Amino acid sequence: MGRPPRPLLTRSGIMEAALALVDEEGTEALSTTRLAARLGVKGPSLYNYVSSRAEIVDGISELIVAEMDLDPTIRPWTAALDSWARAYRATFAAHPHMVPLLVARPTQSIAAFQSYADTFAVLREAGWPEDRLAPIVQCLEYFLVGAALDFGLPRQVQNEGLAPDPVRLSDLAFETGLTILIRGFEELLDSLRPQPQS
Amino acid sequence: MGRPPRPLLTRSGIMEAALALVDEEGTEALSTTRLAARLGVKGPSLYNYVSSRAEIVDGISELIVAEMDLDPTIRPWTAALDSWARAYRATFAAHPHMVPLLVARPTQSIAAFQSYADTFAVLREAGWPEDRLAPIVQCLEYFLVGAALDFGLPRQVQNEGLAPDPVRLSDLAFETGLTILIRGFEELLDSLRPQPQS
DNA sequence: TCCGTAAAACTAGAGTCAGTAGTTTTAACT
DNA sequence: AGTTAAAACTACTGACTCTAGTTTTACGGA
Repeated sequence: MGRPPRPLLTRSGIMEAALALVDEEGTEALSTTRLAARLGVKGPSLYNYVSSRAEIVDGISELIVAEMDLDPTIRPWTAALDSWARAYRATFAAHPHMVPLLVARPTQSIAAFQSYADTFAVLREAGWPEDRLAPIVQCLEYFLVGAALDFGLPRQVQNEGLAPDPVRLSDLAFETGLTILIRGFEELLDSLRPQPQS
Repeated sequence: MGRPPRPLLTRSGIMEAALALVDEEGTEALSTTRLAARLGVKGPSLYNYVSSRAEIVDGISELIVAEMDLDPTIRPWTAALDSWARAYRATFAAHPHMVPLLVARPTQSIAAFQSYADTFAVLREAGWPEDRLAPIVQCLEYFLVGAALDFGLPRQVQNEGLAPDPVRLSDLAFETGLTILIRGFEELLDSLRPQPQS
């Protein structure tokens, strides 16, 4: 076949096709062979643009992180966290097949760093002490990662009628937890504030 | 080689070796070939005892779930949840390589079911209404799953000095979240109680 | 315009993996 | 003693990731 007039592939095109493939057919379908086929190309050609399959997975992760539209201007900080949490959940929900891959390791992209920096800034501005920023954000993220995985209760628990239908349960659990966490953060911040002398 | 005087393998022996293999060398090392080698046997022999690699993963999960020592007699319910959460975290921490596999899908073992049933019973006894049991437990589990993965903040965030050292951060985030959640549950239960007429 | 370089696809194949089929040896039961 | 079936094996298939080396051809410079 030789070199084509214009390259058939681009790095970003590969990542986008990979994401589409996983969304449509699940992680098992993400093989270099099948991805290449979808791009009208043979497997090894991909290696002109990426150096390993893992790099493709990372690329997909970055695409998804970039998809979260975060508004760094939201105030107060409780609303900012609430909005961040919902964007996080919605984005993961849009790519359910990818969630296990996403949570297997933190995404090291610039975008991810930026969104942490923004969140930290909002908290700092609200009077949170420096050494509490990371724990608070990490703690909320624990909850969000779990919610994204939506680790269901065992089927038997549901069969026993002990749980409502799965979707409703997920929503309830998410709303319950998010409310409690943010409310708890508020109280924690209050308790850290210098006591006004009465 | 033929049939040996006594079987070289047992189902449980396979599961235990598989867990040891993953603990020592990570999930990538869990191949039928390498597992068999560790057991002094050739790959296909395993299929006399299990029907697929996935079944081995399930077997490992069950081993780990069985390892969580839960005390169903702890009261009050807040202490029961606290103890459950710590056991959950400690068990996962003992098998870090397995966590991604564990959380990829709920474990459907009898033991897991039993522990949910116990937890539900404690909550019920404390006056929680039936339709809140699953959401509460699920919500706490979201947090625990996230904490088990310990999805770290991006390296860059740590490099910027925005976070304390990783271990300390994980502990802080866990303690913060667990305290807030359980305290939040308490308040929620209070708010659900029939108002005493003043 | 011609030529050299290197881009960008390819083919071929090594090495690993999960799993299947069928074989061999031998234990255990009748 | 003879039959059955257990429990290991060998050999193989098809899929996978990735490497090496090949082919064709676009592009830039003389």
